[in-house]
Amino acid sequence: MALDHAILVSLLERPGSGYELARRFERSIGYFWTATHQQIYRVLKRMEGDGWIDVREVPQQGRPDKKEYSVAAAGRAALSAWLHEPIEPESVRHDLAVKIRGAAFDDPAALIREVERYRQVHGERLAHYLAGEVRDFTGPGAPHASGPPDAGRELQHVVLRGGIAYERMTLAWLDDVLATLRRLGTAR
Amino acid sequence: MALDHAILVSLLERPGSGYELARRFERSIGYFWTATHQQIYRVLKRMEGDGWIDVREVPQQGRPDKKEYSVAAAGRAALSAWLHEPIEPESVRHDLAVKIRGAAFDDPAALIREVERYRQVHGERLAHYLAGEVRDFTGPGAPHASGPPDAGRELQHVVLRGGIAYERMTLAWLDDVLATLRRLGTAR
DNA sequence: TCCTCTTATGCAACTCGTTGCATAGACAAG
DNA sequence: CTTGTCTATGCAACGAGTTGCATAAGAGGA
Repeated sequence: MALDHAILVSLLERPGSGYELARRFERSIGYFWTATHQQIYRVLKRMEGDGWIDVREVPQQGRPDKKEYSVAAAGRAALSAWLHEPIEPESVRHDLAVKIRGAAFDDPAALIREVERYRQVHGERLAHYLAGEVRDFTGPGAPHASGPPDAGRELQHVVLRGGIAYERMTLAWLDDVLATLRRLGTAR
Repeated sequence: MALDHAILVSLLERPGSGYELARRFERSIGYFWTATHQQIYRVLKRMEGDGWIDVREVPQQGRPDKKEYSVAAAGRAALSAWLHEPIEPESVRHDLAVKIRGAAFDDPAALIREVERYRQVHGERLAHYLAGEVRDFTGPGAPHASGPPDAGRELQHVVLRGGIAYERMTLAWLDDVLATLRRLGTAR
């Protein structure tokens, strides 16, 4: 159950409302963890009940009021405890791999379109990550680009590099898959 | 819900019991999809009720009887329908990435042990995949090593290559993470 | 004024996945 | 002959994740 902890980390990086968290989970946090607003609101409510986070009603102009959450001492302690306990490397689940092996009992060539669509999506993700890397880390206008070493920034960057490596690897593999499918299509 | 379809593919590749499926999910299918025996038995029961698979009681000597499942026409049709409908690239969930960003609010150096453990596990997975590749695909004694092109074999191989690429990428990234954590540890 | 869009929060129902436990046949070791 | 291990199947309870729907305030346009 790491959604709790993902939310705590995000709130430590910057306090915010459930709605704002949901948007972050569509962006940077979403690089390595996804969650819908339903999940987020539910978990926020529970963590508030457990005293892990504090709420503050924030009136806004031009839009509905919001509840801004921030991490309480108990939440920080819970996160720290989790950070120090070992977790198992997660297991993989790839629909596409199931489809590829299943294609042996159907028409392999029919999968080409689907794989090309996947390739498109992963290409866009890579471009998005690379743009974010330039904007936030390596670009000339990046914040603190030449300042003192900031642990939080360094750690966010290494996670982003992981996302970039993942997308690059995936694109190369999808090319391999496409070549294989095309070879099987012409060989029949 | 691709567990149904993963089981159908596995049963098409070879009929078997729930127990045997569970063992396959610890091995080759488990490269890209995991499932416990509980899930498998539950899904098998449902698919049997829906007429997707057939059962056959198989008495065995030296061990308890088993129920051998095989894919029925309706199951093949359901799989085919799923193969032809588009699916979205799945979203990622990495506990470790949450921990890395969370380490900014704790002690980054304390994570080194944990990352090294991850590295160990992924190194073992890679070795396991590579051994399987030699045994089943590229080695001299591999079945049909020089026979006619077999679509099922080719497709299984390209999926395995994906697993190998994933593990190699992950190991390289974990080295990057370790270097970053050590840099932050000495710089403080 | 009504309609739609964005922000903002939430309930209810359902499915999927995990964990702990229970049963039972066959065999091997002590 | 009891104990442990491997094969083989299953129930029950819980927790996590998804989907559909509902509400409401404010902004902007038809």
